[in-house]
Amino acid sequence: MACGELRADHVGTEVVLAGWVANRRDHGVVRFVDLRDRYGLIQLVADEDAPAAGMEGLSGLHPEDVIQVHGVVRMRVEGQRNPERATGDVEVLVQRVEKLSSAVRLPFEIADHIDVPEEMRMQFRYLDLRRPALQQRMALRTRANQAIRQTLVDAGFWEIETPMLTRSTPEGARDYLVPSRVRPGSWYALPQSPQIFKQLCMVGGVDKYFQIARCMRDEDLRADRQPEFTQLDMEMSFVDEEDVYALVEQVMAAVYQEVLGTELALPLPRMPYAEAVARFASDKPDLRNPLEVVDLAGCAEALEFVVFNKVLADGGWVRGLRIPDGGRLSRKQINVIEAAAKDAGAGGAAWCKVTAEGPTGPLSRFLKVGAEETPVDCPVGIGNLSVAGADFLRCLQARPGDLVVTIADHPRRAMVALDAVRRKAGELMDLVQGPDQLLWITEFPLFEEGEEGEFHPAHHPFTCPVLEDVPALEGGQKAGIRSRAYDLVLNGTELGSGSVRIHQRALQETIFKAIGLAADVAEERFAFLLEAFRYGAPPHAGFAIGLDRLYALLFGAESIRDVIAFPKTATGSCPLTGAPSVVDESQLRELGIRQDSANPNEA
RNA sequence: GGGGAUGUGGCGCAAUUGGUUAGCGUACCAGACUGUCGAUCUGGUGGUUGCGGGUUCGAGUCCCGUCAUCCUCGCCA
Repeated sequence: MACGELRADHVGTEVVLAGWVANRRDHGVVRFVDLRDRYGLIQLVADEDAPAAGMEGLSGLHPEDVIQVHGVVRMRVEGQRNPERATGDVEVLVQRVEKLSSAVRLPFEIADHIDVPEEMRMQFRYLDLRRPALQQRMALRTRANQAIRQTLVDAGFWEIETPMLTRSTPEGARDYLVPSRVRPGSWYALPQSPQIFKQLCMVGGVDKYFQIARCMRDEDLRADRQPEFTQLDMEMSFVDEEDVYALVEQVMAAVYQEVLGTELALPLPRMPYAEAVARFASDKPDLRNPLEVVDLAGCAEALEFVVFNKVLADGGWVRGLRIPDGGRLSRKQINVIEAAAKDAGAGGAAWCKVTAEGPTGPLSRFLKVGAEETPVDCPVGIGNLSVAGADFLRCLQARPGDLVVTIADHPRRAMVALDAVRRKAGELMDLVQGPDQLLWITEFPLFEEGEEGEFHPAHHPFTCPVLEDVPALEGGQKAGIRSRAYDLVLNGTELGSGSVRIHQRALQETIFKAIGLAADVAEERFAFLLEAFRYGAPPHAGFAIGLDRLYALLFGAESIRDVIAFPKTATGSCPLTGAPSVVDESQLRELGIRQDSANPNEA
């Protein structure tokens, strides 16, 4: 029997409990100790009904000592019960106590209400893990993983483990490298994802594969990024997008049911990438935020605003957001929105408040009526507008009381800035409410356009293009070529992505050519995969979900570090073990590696 | 690699324009106490103010450097 499981049903039973001393309350002739194990807390008591051994056993204990007690469960009398605790109706009258191990003074208290620096929580993670909040997240994580496995195994999937020591592929993130002792000068790489192996599984006739896989990328970190993280990786043969959507939706529904106890409404909504960008200036829109972007290209020119006209002439975006009732935002709050746009890389944000007397704010002078004109009669009651100004606000469907924020910039920067403005305005206006919004973003572009107008592949080179775009692709076009790649988005966060893969050699060669990967280079880097595809490759498609991020969102954790048992810091170090660390010179010698003498670790 | 924030007993915080022996809460230790449950009461231990320089009669406070942590941009096919 465990501490946290005792209830009124157990009254009268003799129990042997073991756990950690969570708290002591010593009244001299009555002593209480709260004993904690993974299942919860139980109050131990020694009073005049307890034998001397019990009374003595409960004295001289220190916080976090590990003890075993023999005792009898008894009902607490009315008025002494603690409804705050699951075990609060009962207590254990102690017969004898055995101290299994004692604890020195702890660096922090084991209680959820104590605020502890994160670095210290990581350094003493084994103590942090004793705290109920973190334990609950580990329990939830176990159940969610189990729900995933159950769903996939029931659907006929095999769980296949792929190598951790594999071959470096220069694309994508930096690899973590591992030297080979047996073959000096050669290196393994830790997998950035099991991508290639899962495709090989498909060629191998494993038509339904999944794995809860660790992935490693040697890149700088963020609150939602760790050097090693966990993905749910899936792949299927003889399927198309629809099968992947259906499967992933089933998995998500199972996780929602298990973790939150809620039904996920299926099927999930879908939105092509182009629509998401046009309406929300994002490939991962938060649909809880009702604000939408308006393209002002058609009605901005007549304003004779130099910045707008210059951007339009250069092929840039002039787009804006109407924030209903945003007129109530203070100048300070609008500055915050403007700062968000600037942080995102835009030169600025031109805005105006709309009132019955006319527009106010930086943009207003381009909208107001000139001295010798007569104001336009505006049907929604905005005063003092020029013809072009009225047209501009009509595009935005602005009404008195609104705030209008516009961004003019290169498309790439404008998009990021509009997204930032939309998020910030949604936050300030308290618009982001309601149930979770999961959706599919489909038909991602095959190529991304950089700041200088150059194109580079948006995904790995095995992503299948949309078939009707292939002729244009063969003709050398890159802009607007769609791929059969898709993302799953939750409340403005990308949870995962996947694609239909290329399984035909001719198309693969077209893609290699289009992304500027010479045939011989491609052959060298992906020789084994391309070779495999020669022996009969099934059409296949897959998906991968970042579980740390998903769980952090579902469990209400602030950081993915709070859903990982042993996380690392923002510089990839582990305060608990001291990793990464210097190693013995002899270890390096054995590996045939000579360390740069400038290495600061030597000092 | 860039930018920002933080760093004072174990933990959370304070310390006037640079000015006495660096305070408070909590935890911890000891004692007291008949029912507590984040017990209470009394007493006590505990500090190289992240580290290294500098300015000054005098530095927790000002300056320079450095380290660590967090956030963020770049980066993460």
